[in-house]
Order: sequence, then C-alpha cells, then structure tokens
Amino acid sequence: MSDGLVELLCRPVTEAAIGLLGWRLQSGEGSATTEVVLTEVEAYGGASDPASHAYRGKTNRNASMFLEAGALYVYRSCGIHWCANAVVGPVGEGAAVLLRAGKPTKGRTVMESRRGRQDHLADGPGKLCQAMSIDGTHDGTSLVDGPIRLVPPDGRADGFVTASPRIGISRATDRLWRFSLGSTDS
DNA sequence: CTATGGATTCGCT
DNA sequence: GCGAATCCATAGA
Repeated sequence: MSDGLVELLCRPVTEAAIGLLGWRLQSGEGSATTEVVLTEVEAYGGASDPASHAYRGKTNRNASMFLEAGALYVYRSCGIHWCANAVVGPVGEGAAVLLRAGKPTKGRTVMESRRGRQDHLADGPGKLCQAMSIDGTHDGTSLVDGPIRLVPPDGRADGFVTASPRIGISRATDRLWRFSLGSTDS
C-alpha cells in the first residue's frame, strides 16, 4: 500500500535514492493535477555528509530534514528557487533525497503555464518545484498524505540507473550519490 | 550587529 | 561559457 514509500525511505539513503527513481511525484487536484516521473535524484546524508544541510546539526532552516521518513523538506536556493527533498531514515537522522529532475506525465499544459516555457519544464531542482507549484508552505508536509504526494511506479522502471558526482556543491564531490534514470524511450 | 555563502536558473555573447 | 539576481541562516566580534 502507501507504506511502500516509507519502507523504501527507511533503507540507507543511497538505496532509497536509487529506489525513488521512477516514482511519480504528484501535486494538485482535479484539472490542476501535475505529475512527473523522477529521473534524477541525489542522496544527502546527515552529520557524516559535509555537503548536507544537516551536517552542522538541526537548525530552523532544515528542521524538516530531521522529520520522519516520508516528510517533504523544501528549502530555498540562492534565495530564489525552491528545492524539494524526500526525508529518509528515522527521526533525527537528517538524511534526505533531493528531487533534482523529472519527466512531465500529467498536467504538462499547467506546468508550461507555470513555468512560462515549453522546454525544460522540470529538468532541474528549482524548475521541478516551480512546475509542481512547491514552495515553502509545503515544507514539512507528508509525501504519503499531503498536498504533494509520491506514488509508486506503475510497472517496472524501464531504463538504467547511472551514478555520478553530485552537482553544485563544493565538498564530498567524490561520492557518487547522484543517480539519474536513463530511459529507453526518449 | 554585520558579513558571508549557498543543493540554482536565466540571459547574453 | 560566464555572470547576475535574491533570501535567510549561521558565524564571528
């Protein structure tokens, strides 16, 4: 059932990140429903990951990162764009999976309208949030039962998983914790 | 209290 | 390919 998500997110952060590939991120309702298939994620550990916001401990800003698995952690990058993370592990762990990019499957027109563009609707963390209409008000909400939902892949995920260095950070770049899903259908 | 940096994106050359 | 735009929390004195 819906507990599949929580079970997945209770596994080690790298496995959870890989497992999340192919899942569908859903937001909105009715005609405004938007849905993307996750094609790119990044794993972020807790205190042992220098690149993680949770590295220096729990703060007001990243408090949601320390919630239980299945919570949504939204933060602001460079004060302009929003980035969405799925919290991983037990309460207090501080691990999360950054949802970097996705492929629009539903509500594409709505996304185009929100983004004001026809291309690159959700191929970046900030773009993904804008396309899905995720902002600070969704910080700390549940991905199982909330405005932003994560639902299992319909069938088996086609394609292959590629591991590569994380992007946009200055520390621990040697960890191949960025996972992208190469689809067989392009 | 003031200074600095960040998991980004967009536009121009 | 490179630089600018922009908000807030943390660190230091």
